[in-house]
Amino acid sequence: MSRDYKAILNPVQYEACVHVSGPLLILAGAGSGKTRVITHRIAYLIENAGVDPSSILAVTFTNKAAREMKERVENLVGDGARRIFVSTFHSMGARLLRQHHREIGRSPNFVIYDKSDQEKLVKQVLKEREIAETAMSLQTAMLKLDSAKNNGYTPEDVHNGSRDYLFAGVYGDYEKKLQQADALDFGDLLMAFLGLLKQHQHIREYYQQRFRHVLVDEFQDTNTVQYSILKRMLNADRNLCVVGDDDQSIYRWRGAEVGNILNFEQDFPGARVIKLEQNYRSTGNILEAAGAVIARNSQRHGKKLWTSAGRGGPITVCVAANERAEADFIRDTIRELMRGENYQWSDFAIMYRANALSRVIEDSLSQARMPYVVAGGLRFYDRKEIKDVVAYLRLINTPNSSVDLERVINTPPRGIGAATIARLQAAARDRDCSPWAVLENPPDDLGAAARRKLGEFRGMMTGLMEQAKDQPLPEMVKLVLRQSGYLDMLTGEGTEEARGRMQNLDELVSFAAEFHQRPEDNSLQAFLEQSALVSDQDSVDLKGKSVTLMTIHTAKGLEFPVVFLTGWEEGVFPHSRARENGDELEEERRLGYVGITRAMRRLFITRAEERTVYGDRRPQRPSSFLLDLPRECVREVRAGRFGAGPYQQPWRRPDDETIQRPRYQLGGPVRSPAPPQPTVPARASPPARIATLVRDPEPAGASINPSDAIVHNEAVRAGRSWLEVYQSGDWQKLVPTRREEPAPAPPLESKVEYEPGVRPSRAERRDGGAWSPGSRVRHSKYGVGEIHERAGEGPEAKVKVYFPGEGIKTIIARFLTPV
DNA sequence: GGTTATACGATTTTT
DNA sequence: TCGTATAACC
Repeated sequence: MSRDYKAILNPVQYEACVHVSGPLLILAGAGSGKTRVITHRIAYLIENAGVDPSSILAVTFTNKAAREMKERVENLVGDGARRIFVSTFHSMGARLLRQHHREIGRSPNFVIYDKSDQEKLVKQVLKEREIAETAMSLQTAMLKLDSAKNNGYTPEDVHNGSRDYLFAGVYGDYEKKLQQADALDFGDLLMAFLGLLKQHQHIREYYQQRFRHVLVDEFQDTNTVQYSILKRMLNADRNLCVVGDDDQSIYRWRGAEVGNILNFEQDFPGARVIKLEQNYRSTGNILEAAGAVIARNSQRHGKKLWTSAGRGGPITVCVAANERAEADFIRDTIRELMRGENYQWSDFAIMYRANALSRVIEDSLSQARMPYVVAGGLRFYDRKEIKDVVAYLRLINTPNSSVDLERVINTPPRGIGAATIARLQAAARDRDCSPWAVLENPPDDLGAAARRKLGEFRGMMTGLMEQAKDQPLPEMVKLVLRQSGYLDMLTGEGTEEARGRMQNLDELVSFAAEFHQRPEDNSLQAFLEQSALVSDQDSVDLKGKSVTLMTIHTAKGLEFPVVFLTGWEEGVFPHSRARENGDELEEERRLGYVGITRAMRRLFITRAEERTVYGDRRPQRPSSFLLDLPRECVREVRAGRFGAGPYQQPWRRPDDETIQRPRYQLGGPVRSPAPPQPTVPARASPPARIATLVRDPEPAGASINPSDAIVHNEAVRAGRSWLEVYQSGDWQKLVPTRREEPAPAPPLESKVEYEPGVRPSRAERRDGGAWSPGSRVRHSKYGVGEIHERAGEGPEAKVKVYFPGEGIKTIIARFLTPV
């Protein structure tokens, strides 16, 4: 059976496909048929070069990519493809490390710790070492830990190398805690794997002999440790094929080392380099725009995408008055395209730099009743209730896991408080063992009650561990739910929220049932490993009939007929944090490149002239990336109502010198922007009716007649919601049980005016400038009072307030609520 | 030992 | 603005 590869592939793709031995670097531009080349190359190796499938190793970054690769190769070569070892770096590491658990001082059941688990351990270490926040914050410690592990540095390396003794100590303690907890973190799955390859010749040789051909996808995203692993697994034949795109390297901040792909030829002399530059995805205009943006980067191999298709329609750049208008523009455009051309909802994607930008867009889409899904956000396995129950399961599987023990020991509440837990931890430290081991033999400084409760907890857990041995997975989960009291706790709450949590737990049970049915390893161990190593990229579902909202990072590897890129403003995109650092700016530009190249037919880039950032309204300047777009590819539109003022052209040709010239000249005319006019809701007077409150049943001690109470606002905090209700001149908080559909909010009314030169304080801006003399305010302690005068400027505006019975008090405005 | 007030901080997140 | 971590409180 011979396949006509020449007919299926273009000449360059063909070359890459039939290169059998020796190092090969495939620089695969966006949309250049990369997956096609990889899968056909594997097929070629098996069918034409006589390579045994089981001697091929293909490494990807996501489970999804691994799954897809396997499927597609299977479609080409049939069942033989099953013997190819397709895996992510991390699951490969986990698998090997379980086999060699003794060498790394773990049980075969070791647990995998994620970032939040790591954080808990690091926090403990910082506390134990009495390191002040100012000396090293948790955040700094985590950053250093991450970078050490990405580069393969041990605590000793840090100590001797960078001489950061403080951190080296923290790192050492952390490692010890990990070991005591019978845990490995994500970094260890790679680092310890590398350690085994380095230290044990037989392990190294086993892999070198077993895998004659190694293939790596998304090579631009590999970190130092991953690259070292690859090098050590190679035998003298050096059959390493790496595929990637330096222009799409967007995970530098996660440790990805672009240098790996940039210097590949130096590392592997004689390596063949093939550039896939023909693009089969996008129109000419889109490619040209992408090329113009990325051309400004200096650190790159240099590729120029081309297409045999036409230019296509122009790229639309939309300048909107504010983020609201931006969102409405997107909504309207989608509606229009849905009406006219032959599109379906899932053809549209809206991409942004940061998750926070999705909110306004969601509001607009849901108001228009358009179906949409937000990719990413809170992962299923990150939900509290899921984490809780999974922690029980992890504890059953790995009793020494301290993070899990501490998570569940008082969830649901068992009267085991912070003090008792602290004693448990202290004892564990003294005895150099895990907290679980301490439970067997509790320390003396515990009271009788605490001792009893700990005993009960331990009894419950050992009971679960006993029963776990001979129960199928879904039954186990149910057992945990019942015996831990978790289900009772939720039932007892009886809230809407608790019901939602129960639904999620039902879903977890279904997951477990599904997992139990699978032909491969369906143990608890395997289930937990899967839950630790899944991501939301694995579950971006494009078959759904909805518009997709996501960050550009999440969009990497995907394509859509119509793409909207939002928030192209200085500080938003490129992000303000990237401004000083040239490397980071280059990464932002690559991100822009990734975003643009997701589009197949139509691309819309939007920006707002004014946007609320962290609660502050700010005028926004156009993104410098807009200046790079070739003018002839672009059409500009404006959306929303704009205030007065001259309009600036958002972009010029990149070679146009006018953009380099300073905007202002000494002695020349300037105009300062008008100071922002604060507009505030008049909350002191009864607001317009938004919804009528209906309560059922009447809560105890209620003093409100539901029928005439007016709901002003629904507040949601910490997962709970309540209504702010205005009645008889007073504000109250109520927990709603039933309410009518909210009507649109009434227009806001301006109240306070500022003299020229006087800026409202942060507090005033936040609370709507209600701090003028005469306003009535409420203080948590002193009750309702009247503002006497303002006492000072600045971000913490103070006011003197007269409280009946208390006299005049000076109070920071932030601590007052308008009445 | 659990609830409530206040302080604080805030990209991106393949495993 | 909004969500969370910590301190202060009962």
